[in-house]
Amino acid sequence: MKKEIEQKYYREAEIMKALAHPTRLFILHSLKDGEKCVCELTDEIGDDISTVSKHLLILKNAGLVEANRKKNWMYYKLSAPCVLDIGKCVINKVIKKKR
Amino acid sequence: MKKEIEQKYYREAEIMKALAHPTRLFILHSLKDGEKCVCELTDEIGDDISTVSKHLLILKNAGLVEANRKKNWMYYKLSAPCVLDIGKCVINKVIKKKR
DNA sequence: TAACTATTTTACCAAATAGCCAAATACCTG
DNA sequence: CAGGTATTTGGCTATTTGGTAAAATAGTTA
Repeated sequence: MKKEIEQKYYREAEIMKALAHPTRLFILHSLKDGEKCVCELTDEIGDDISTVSKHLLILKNAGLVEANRKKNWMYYKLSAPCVLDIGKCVINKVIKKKR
Repeated sequence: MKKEIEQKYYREAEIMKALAHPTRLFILHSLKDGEKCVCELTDEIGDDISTVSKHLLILKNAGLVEANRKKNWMYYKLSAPCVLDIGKCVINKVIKKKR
């Protein structure tokens, strides 16, 4: 595998890795109608807030969400809402096939 | 997070996990024009054949590729070619943003 | 059946990931 | 500045992942 190709797929894989966790997928979909603070997401998810915060960091590092602070609260929103359509085709085909 | 939702995203995350490795992304794109045997893919990739075989197993378990044997060779092909378009939008936006 | 080729599986190690708690930080408000 | 709320970070443990080499399996062909 050539170096350039390897790098291209490495970068793509990073994004996929960020998407490869149920909680993070949930967060993204939960943000579809606009920004939410960490505490809102934490309530919805039910994990420790530090866990949620770390998931958000992973999504942010992948470039999938953006953060901005308002007073005490940190609000997160989708940076590319089209992320919600990701793999729709594949997911439908493949999940149907499995059951 | 409700049980049903959790399960839905768990299943989706499994697919994303399968996509979350450079070698596996390379394999999928390498199969775009049709099936290939493990040895061809191994040549292209340059890893140990057992490593490539494991990546293929992961892709197969995720339902992304299908295998069929012809004589000594095991041929793999895409089960849903639309996997190649996965996250095109996100990848373009997000990767552009990063550099 | 025996020898051979291609692939998969097993055993093992190193590195990465996910989760929680506790401590640290950031910001607001009195 | 002191006290309070929201979030992030660090440290720890347990689990998962990715890689290799060696052994096992599947199928072909002499």
